[in-house]
Amino acid sequence: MDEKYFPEKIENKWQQHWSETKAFEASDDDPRPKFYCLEMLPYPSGFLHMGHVRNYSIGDALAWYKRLQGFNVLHPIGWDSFGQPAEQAAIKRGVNPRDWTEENIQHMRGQMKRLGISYDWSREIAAHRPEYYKWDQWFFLKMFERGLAYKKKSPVNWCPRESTVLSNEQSSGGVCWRCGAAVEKRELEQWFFRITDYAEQLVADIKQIESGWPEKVLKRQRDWVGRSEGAFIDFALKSGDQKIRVFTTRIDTIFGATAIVLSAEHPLIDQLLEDSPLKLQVMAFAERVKSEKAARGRVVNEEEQKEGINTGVLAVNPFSGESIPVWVANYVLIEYGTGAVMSVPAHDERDFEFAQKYSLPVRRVIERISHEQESIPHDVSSEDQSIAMQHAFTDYGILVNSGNWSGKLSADAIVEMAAYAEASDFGKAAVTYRIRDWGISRQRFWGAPVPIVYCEKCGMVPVPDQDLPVRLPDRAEFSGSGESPLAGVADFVNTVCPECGAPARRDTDTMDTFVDSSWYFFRYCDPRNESMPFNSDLAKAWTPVDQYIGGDSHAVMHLIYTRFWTKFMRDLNLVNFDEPVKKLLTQGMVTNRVQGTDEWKAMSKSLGNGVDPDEMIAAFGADAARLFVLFAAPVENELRWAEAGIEGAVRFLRRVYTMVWRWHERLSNGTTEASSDEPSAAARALRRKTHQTIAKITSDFEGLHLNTIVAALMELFNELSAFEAEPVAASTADVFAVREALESLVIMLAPFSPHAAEEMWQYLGHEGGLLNSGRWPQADAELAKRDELEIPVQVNGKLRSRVLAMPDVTEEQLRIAALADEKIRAFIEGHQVVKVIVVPQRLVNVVVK
RNA sequence: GCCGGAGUGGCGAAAUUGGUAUACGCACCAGACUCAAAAUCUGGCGAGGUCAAACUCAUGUCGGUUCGAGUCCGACCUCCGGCACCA
Repeated sequence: MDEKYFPEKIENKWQQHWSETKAFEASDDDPRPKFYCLEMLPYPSGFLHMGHVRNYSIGDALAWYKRLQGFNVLHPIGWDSFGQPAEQAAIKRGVNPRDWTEENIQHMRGQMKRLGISYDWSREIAAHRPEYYKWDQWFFLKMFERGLAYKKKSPVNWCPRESTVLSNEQSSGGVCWRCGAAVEKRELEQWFFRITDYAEQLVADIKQIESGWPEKVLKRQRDWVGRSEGAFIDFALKSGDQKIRVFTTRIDTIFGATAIVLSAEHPLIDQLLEDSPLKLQVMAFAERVKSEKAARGRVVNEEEQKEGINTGVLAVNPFSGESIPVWVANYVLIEYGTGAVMSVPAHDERDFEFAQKYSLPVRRVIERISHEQESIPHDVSSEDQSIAMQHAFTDYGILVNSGNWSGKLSADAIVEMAAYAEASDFGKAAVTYRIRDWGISRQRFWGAPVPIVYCEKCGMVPVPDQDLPVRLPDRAEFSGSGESPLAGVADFVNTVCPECGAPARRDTDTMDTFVDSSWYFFRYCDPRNESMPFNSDLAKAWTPVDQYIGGDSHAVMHLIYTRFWTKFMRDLNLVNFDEPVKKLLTQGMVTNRVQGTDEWKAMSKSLGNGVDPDEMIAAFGADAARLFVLFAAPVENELRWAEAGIEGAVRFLRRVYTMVWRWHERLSNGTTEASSDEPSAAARALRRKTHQTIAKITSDFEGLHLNTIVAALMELFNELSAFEAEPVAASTADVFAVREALESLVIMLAPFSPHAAEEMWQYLGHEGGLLNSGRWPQADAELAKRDELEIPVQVNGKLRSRVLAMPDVTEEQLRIAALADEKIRAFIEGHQVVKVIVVPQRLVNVVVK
């Protein structure tokens, strides 16, 4: 043992010890209750950043806590190692993506070990290795078998900078999620996963996880799935037998429909206009809107005007029998609902704006329910209505000018009118979803190849299971042209048809890397399985994940895909539950000041405000870096980097360490049990603080309030320092109080600064390390009780004095004591005491006037 | 525009869910040690007021409920995030 605290020496020593003793390897046959603690697996960019450090420090604190409590903890790590940066490195610098990736993994693994994160390295996985992506392909084929993977030509999101397709989730807001380039639309033949088949479950099952997931993530998922209840309604054309189907959530407003508006991409436009003199004009308009949308990746921007054109065709409102014009406009989405809407200017902002521009009639059919007004609103002449309206009235209300339906409440009319439409065979109640199928084809080299072969005779043929994996070739030309680099590798492309043996070609696209990360944490349960993605008994034993920790940037990508994937695996009988993750923590960003400015932004190379974890470890030690990161802010808050703060963490560790040094000889031989000596008042106070601290920290761990745990550890340490400073006779009872406090402190410090905790634990006379000999301390409620209370006394709600009382003091005694208090008497003199409020154990408030 | 979340010392933040506001740390100030500095240790640290107290004010703003409000209710302001013509 050294008198001084040398973090580097201690950290090397214990990292080696943990590795040699396989301290963190989880056993599948451990009878103790399991706890699966998971952090989002990193992309191997080459370097850990402080965001990773924060993520893993949080996870490790929880993993240590659960281990010390006696759980069988699974705490694995792996690499999300397919993807864009490796390919960019190949294009720019001519390196081999595989070598580049493997080198990065090696370096980052070293960094994680230097941080001393307690991972079970025996379960490490990497997505780019054939033994892993084989199972991506296996899952693809299972989806294909069940019709959940399908290929179609469709407009897809195209990132022009990266020359590849993006999923809807990855092009949210019309920009590429990775590079920020404006996304274009392209018509391409693409693979999709039918996530829409699970749309209802993705919404409904939220109730299974809502207690454990942050509300903001659930909200985003609900919005993303976009469930909405409404009705389909068919508007027949005035002439001919065509019908236009619209979707509406406000069938109660249908008497106010003054037009039908089609998306420019609506497939019916062509037929509607067959004999129309306006055909050329309308078609030209539709083409222009389409090309504008393709350039922009979405329909009109908010600043831009809605534009439309009247087709001259009339449609009949099936409720009112009225004929209304059919328009084509740029603001109707083809992707949602039916690509056609009924335009109700009086009750929809967008339709109102459109109607203003083109002078379409505004017909009010819903009135506000007024509380002052007893009578039901009456139908009024249509002239009166349009004058009055400045904005659309979008609330629910009471129907007017709606034939037989007038006088009904919106909520009732919505149900009854849909039923009527269904009975009359021109519509039905329906639920639509905003979410669309997950496009997974990528024109990339560095991903899992789609296991499909194209044969002239047999068509599209799945690769048989026994031929998996379809291996990536060792090299390819990276032209950046937009076509998959695999298309240029003849050895890869040319194959034989698995069915007829004739020459055939492979699919040359690879899968979205979010496929890899949708199921990786199941693989940790059985990482070397060669015949299945994982053994389902092992998966059932370890999963669902008890606590998942990561950034909230994946709220609608990874976290929705993995929920979908789990439901699919459930349908394959691989798992027996609906939801993969019980509790989710979304940690805040680590930010740093951008040099020369007042702005705090996420650390990044390009901004030059990054902090290198290795430098922090070298300067302060991993224990101090981790302690600081967890102490500086609540885990879900932004964390602003402050080097002075980490120095404070070192100071604290050093002080604890030297205190252990001062006591270790006296403590390492003897006093292992509370002695029968009468402890001094100071010793009783120390024990009280110890047990209060244990109770507080244990409860704070359940809510992951890690910052207040560190504060509580510091308070306990301060109490120990104060005890040391007192001139106390070192009776065995007093020494025991110190032992109890110090040992508790050291054990509870382990989740934050495990190396230092191990070292100190050893100095305190324990062999074999914390995991073998240390147990999370138990709070004794009796010892934690105060033996004297200081009760604040208020007069009219203002603090005026304090009285001392025994814990078992009665309300009446407190009342008397408060009124007898000298200061209080001065305040009530000359006033009349109206009443005295006594909160047992807490406070007295004297009300006077 | 719509939907969330948040506003507490110079700073990061606490506050057992309506009961002593500012725990813990950082920074700062003073003292001890030192020839000196650093490190370390001790003390101080919301604002006003005072030799010191007493006392007054203070949790974004304004109102309300209550014996009592950082916490509950209403209106507003500011900041941060998400979504953005989803019918």
